[in-house]
Amino acid sequence: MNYNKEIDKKWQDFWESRRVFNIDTNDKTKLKYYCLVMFPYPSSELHVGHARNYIIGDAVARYKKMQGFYVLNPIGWDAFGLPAENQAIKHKVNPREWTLKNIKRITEQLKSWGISYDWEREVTTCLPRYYKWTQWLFLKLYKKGLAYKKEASVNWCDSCKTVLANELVIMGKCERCSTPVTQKKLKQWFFKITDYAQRLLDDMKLLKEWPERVKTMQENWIGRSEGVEIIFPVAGSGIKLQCFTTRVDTIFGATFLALNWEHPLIGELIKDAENKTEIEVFLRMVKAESAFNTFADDFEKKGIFTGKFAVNSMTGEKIPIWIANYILSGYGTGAIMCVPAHDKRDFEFSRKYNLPVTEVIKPSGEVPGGPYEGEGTLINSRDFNNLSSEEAKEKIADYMESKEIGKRSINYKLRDWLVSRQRYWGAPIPVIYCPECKEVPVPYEDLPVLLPKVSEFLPTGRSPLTYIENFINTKCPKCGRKAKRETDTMDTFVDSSWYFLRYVSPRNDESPFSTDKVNYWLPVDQYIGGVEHAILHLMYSRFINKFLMDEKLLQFPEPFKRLFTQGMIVKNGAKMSKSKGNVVAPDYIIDKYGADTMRLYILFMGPPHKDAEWQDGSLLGVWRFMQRAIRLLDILKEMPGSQEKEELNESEEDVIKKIHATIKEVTRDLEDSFQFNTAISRIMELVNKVYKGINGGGLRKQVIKEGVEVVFTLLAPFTPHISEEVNVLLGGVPSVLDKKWPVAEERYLKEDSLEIPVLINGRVREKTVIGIDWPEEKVKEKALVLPRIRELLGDRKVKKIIYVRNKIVNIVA
RNA sequence: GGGCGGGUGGCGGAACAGGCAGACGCCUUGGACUUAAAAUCCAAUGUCCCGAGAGGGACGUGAGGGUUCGAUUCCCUCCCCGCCCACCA
Repeated sequence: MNYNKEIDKKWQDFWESRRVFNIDTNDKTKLKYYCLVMFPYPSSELHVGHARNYIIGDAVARYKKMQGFYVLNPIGWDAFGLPAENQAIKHKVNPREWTLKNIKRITEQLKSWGISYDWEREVTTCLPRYYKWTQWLFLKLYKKGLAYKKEASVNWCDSCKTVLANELVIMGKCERCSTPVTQKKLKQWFFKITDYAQRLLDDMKLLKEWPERVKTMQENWIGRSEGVEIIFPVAGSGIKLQCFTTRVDTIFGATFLALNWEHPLIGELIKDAENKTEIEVFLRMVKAESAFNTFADDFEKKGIFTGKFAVNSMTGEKIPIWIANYILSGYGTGAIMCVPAHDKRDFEFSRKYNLPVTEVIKPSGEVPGGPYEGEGTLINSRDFNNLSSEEAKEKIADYMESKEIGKRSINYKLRDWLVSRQRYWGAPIPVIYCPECKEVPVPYEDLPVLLPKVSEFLPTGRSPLTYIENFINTKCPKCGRKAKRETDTMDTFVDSSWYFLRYVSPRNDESPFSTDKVNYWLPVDQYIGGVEHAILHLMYSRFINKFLMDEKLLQFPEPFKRLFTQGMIVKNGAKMSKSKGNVVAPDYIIDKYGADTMRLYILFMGPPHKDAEWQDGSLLGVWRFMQRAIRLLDILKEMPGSQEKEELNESEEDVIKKIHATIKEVTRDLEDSFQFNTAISRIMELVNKVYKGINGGGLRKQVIKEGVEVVFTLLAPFTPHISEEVNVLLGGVPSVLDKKWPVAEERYLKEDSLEIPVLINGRVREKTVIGIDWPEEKVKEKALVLPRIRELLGDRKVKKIIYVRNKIVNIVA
């Protein structure tokens, strides 16, 4: 027999016509398993780099199905977003048609790889049936005050003509097109994810089966820090400045304050300043530079004195107030107390502007050069001298709270989620503006707010929707007067923050998901995707999940129980991309070697959580292995003799033992972690062993048959097509997935003797065969009388013999 | 600057719990089959040294040190590579 693409086709048709992967009912007596891969963005056809994600997911889903689980393995499309719109601008194609065309193509691809999706549950975020519920989600958040509009200085990409969320600004540049980002004030919609900051942090302890790395990234992103917000009255005015610090123990070393250029009190501070004009020039300059300068490596700290002084309430001293370009506006209060003796940045600034430096922390050990930023013992701190930093933080905070000159406070780096996009290809934000009633949410019964057809896609900085008269002009749902629609659309991360809930009831038009089904299937047992989504997508999904739980629409605090982040497939050391010309297209491979070869190679190429280099030669090796395994069937067919069970000879027993050892190890590799690579190599070893047995001449039909059967059953999650074919050829009933996953029999796992190395002073010198679990003395005796050992020992005195049971003998001489 | 990974043959990578380093695959070489080639099968394949040969020896998991009878694995110091975050007070 030969493996070829006809076999692929045959079984793909079989699965589809028998609806093998379609799950109709919730048989609650069966254990469920929800296997989810991050759904693709349909921007172009898939290459082998993309394939890894889906193939890993499929191997897991099929394996779990063979384990007897009731497996949900769905797929869908993250179909809104910029690339479709950019295509529209560049090539004048309709984003919807372009997207749907890509979906069609990728669907073909996934089907040709034999991925076991339940296609009847397909979800597409750009279709009204889906985005109706994205809009519903917006309204739910709105009603709870968690979706709000505010004017904000936002990141603006002049090339994409759009607002960018902070997380899409990389080193001051647009993530997509690398244009330097500038600042612009606009009224924008936000989701109040900051309300959930603490819970997102606390519940991380529930995510025991997430990679540590991802959890750390999220923790850093939330960025909780505890400290004190100190009040600094401004001398000679009624103004009070608030400064957040995590190092209140250094308060006696605060020699100046620094404000961000957008600090709301600047106007009042400088209104009668002598150098007011100079300051205003400085403010304008800093503002202009702010967008990208702060990210430059050679960023230069700059500042200007406001002419005003603040009172340090701990000392009564007056310290100058500066405006500085290195102070962040969005974090804390936008004003800080500066302690140049114990903060590198403040130190740098104090050097430049000749500001005083007072040491207040004495390090316990040696002092390296520069400002000391660690903790230590307080000096020059009046009543608090000689306290440790740790004690001082508490005592000073207590003191400040009692005198009402400061209070304990917690700050997070996490900001609210900006969801507005001045773009066409997204879900319209369901809000109407009425001259009388102001901001009015679209009533639930009027959803969806349909995205109208648009023919012109001019990147003007306004959504193309602003030009569609019959979209904008509507009636106020409250008073019925003429009103206008919101023209912003939602960030695509909103679409993807809940799609995994939609899969349980994709055709439910009454609600986003059926509660009983969602509580049965969720949380997702295994989520698989790239690390690039470690922060945003996963954080947003967790947030939305928690919100929906608060709304009593579901009963689990976390959506994804277990997370696996796979590594990239690279070629010539680089990520595959069209521009680099190193893309490996799957079609050719499938055509020539079949889907199973590609699947098996992708799983074999290395540990799936690590990056792996695509090598054509190794693909051929996998192909050879498959052919070799298949050839066993021909050997079997041509072999004389019956398949009756008979007493096993020695070589046969060897093979049987190997079969059971392989079952055990492969199962362990799949169960503990996703060690497909080692699982496959063990199956290869088994095939090699069977060949050795055949060439040795001692193997009869029944043993070979058992070997082949086990090989292809164990391979079934990886090479489903050929495994189905072999199963039938061996007299089985399809589908092979209904076959029980093999279980190793204990009696074949036991050996009664084994060879162990004999070492002298830690070096292997000889090997010897011992009985399993022989008493220690017996083994030692045997080792010492071995001729070679005696020869090597010579006259030397044996000091000690170490025996590790069934492992090793080491003679120390 | 901070955080997280990682460094093992010519290559991709194994080694569960401190116990035979290099499984499995690729590449390469030799042999068989063949008119020939491909395919297939068999065998060799970490480096260096001794030996005609069978065989034997030394070295070897980024570098150096430590613990141990024994270290890729544990501890300390350092170097290099990758990714993520980055003036968060």
